[in-house]
Amino acid sequence: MNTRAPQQRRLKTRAKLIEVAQEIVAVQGYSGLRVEDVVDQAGVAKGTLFSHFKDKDGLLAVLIGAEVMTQLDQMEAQGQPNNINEVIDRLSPLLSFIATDRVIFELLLRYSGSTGAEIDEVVTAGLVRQVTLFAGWLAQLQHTGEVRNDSPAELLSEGIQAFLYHVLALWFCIEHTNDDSPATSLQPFLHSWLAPKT
Amino acid sequence: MNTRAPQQRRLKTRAKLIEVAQEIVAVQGYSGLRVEDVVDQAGVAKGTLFSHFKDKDGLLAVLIGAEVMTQLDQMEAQGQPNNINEVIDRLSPLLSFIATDRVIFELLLRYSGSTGAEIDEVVTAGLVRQVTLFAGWLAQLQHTGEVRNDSPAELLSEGIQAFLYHVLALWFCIEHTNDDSPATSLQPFLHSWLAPKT
DNA sequence: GAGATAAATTGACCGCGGTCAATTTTAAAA
DNA sequence: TTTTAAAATTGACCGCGGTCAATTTATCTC
Repeated sequence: MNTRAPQQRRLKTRAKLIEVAQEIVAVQGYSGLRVEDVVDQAGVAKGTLFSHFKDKDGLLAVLIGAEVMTQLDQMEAQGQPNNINEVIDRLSPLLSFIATDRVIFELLLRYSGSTGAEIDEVVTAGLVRQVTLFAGWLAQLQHTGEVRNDSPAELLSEGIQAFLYHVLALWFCIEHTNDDSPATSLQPFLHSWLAPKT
Repeated sequence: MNTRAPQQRRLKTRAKLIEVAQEIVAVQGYSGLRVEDVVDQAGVAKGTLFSHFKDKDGLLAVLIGAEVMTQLDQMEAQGQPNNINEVIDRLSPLLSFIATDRVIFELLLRYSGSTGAEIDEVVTAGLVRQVTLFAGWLAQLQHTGEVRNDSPAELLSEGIQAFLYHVLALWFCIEHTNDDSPATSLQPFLHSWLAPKT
């Protein structure tokens, strides 16, 4: 009747599934990922994948969560931004990554409200970390007067998220010339949001 | 080699499909809509549906578009709001409608960036109308000083959309007690966005 | 080592959206 | 009326995500 610890076999299988999935994504992109391909190349049955991950999104969440974490590392490495334009600069790579593939966007959107609970999901932890990081930046910029003081940094940070997803949603609706980036469209919103001129 | 006008037969079929779909939605909700059920009850083959609508979303867009239009009618009927809280009041029913079903949210999000082009889609027209309506309200409120003047009404209107979808995205991630509404969470964002106290 | 029991894996099967070559229906042209 | 070509419809078929009863494998107990 007792529950036992997971066996090494299970851990290996999980690792293999993720590894194979990453290889496929590297070639086909996230939209090109097929569950059947993953299990075939991993040498396991379909059911196995779904015993390791709730659904296909569960697997994707691991892959994308890892990528988001990397992006956040690079963001943090750049240090505290000194003004709003530098905030946008920090954001830009993450935006471009998400803009790569609608699948990423939809997954992040689905997980975007998982506040705190079930942080076992990497992607959730990533999103929480992101909001916290932004809030820290903003609090600092509030002190230097670059950012408005009348609203708490947490609210402003959440607002950035809102604009971020808004811009991305538009991004996926239109055709793109290669020389424009989603970060550009973000600019007017963030300036108005963080530094109103009233 | 000529192209001919559509026949009455086609119009009837299309109408029947929409009618049946609406009946099913009334009972099962949007998430409960199955293409197979629609074609069965409409007495046509599956392929027929896809010759009338690009995909299932195409059909949904018609149904949801119609509903959005109704909501906008009621919004307009209430007349110009006098302050931000009244703006939120006007928004509230639409929010609640979208909050009803994730399918609605995702569809509107997908079409949210269809600016102008292909207005043949009802839902696109609805979304354009919405932004225009908001912009009109805001321009008026800018004159009375209820809303900030440093940003164009169009930008502010788009920003409302962003917050609206943000709040809804969070809404679908958490459990709800029946006594809270998505409009409540919208409040702090809209006040900060439209009337900064700096 | 021989059961006993939980963990891990399997793969046939299902639901559902979407496709397309073939067929039927309509209406304009001869 | 017959011919002809476009319009409309058909339904067998496919792709792909997800399920679950059955089977195999590992680990614990005596």
